[in-house]
Amino acid sequence: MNIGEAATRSGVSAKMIRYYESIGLITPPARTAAQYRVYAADDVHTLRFVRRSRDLGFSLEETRELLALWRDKSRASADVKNLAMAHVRELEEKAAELKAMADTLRHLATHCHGDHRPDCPILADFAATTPTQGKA
Amino acid sequence: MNIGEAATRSGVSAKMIRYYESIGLITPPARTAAQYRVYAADDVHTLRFVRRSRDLGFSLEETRELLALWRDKSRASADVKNLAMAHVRELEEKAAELKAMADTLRHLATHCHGDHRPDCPILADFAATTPTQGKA
DNA sequence: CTTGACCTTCCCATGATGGGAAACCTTATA
DNA sequence: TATAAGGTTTCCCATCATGGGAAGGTCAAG
Repeated sequence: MNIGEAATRSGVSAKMIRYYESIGLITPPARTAAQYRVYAADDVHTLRFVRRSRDLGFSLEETRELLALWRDKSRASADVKNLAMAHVRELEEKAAELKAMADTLRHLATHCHGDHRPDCPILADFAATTPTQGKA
Repeated sequence: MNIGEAATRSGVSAKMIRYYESIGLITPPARTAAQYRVYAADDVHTLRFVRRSRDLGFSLEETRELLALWRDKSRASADVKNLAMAHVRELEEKAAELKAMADTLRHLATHCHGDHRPDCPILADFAATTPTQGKA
C-alpha cells in the first residue's frame, strides 16, 4: 500500500510518516520503481503503536524506547512498567501545574467585579508581583 | 540600568527582553551612545507583568492583549475577567487531558506484572489499539 | 593599558507538526 | 491515446518560546 493508505489506516499523517522515517523512528520501507514508498500491514501496526504512544503523551524519543522494548521480546515487563510509571508521574506533575495556574487565576478573577468599572485585581496582581513570587 | 540588571530585577532573561522588544511586545528603550539599552524602573514593572502573565500560562499574544488592557485605564474590568476566565477554562481542559492520559496509562500499568517476565499489557495495548480508539 | 564582565547583533537549535511549491507518477475517462 | 485528476516525491518555511554561542564593541577596575 502507498503512504496515503498507510496514513489513513494508522491515523498518522503522511507528513509525519515521512518525518518519523527521516529521524530513524521507523525503518525505511521498500520503494517502487518510481520511488513510491510501499508499506505492509505490519508497518501500519508499528505506526499505530507510535500513534498510541503519542496520544498518551510520550515524546518521540520515549516512543523510540518503547518501540525498542516492544521489539525486544526478552526484556522484562518491569522495564516497561518503570518507564510507564515515570511518565505517569510527569503527566500528573504537569497536570497539577496547570491546575495550580488555573486556581490562582480563578481566585484572582473572583475578586474582579467584571463590570463596566476599570478596577481589576487581576491586572493589579500582575503588575505588583515580584519576580521571586512569580514562579507560580 | 542596563539589560542585565533589568533581567535580574524582572526575572526575565536578557535574551527574552530583546526578543519581546523585537516582536513589539514591549517598547524599545532608550540607548546609550554605545547602543546599550537603558531601562527605567517602569520598564522592569512591565517586564514583571509579562513574566507573571507567562507564569500563569498566557501566550505572548494573550500577554500582549493583557498589557493593552492594563495600559487602557478606561477598559471595563469585565473585559479582563472574560479573558482570564476563558484562559482558566483552557488550562483546566489541558490539565484534564493530561490527567486522562495519566489515568489510562496507570490503569494499563496496573495489569503489568512488572517483573522479569516479558509479557506486558501496556505494550500489548499500544500494539492493538486502532486509530479511532487512539484519540485517548 | 590590560583584563574581565558586560553589551551588541546574528545565526542556529529545540519538538512535533502543518503548509505549500514544483515536479513526477498513476489511473481513469473522454 | 491524450488529458485531467489525484497521489507521491523532495524541499523549504512557519509555528511557539526559549536557549546557545560566535564575533565584536564597551566599560570599569586594577
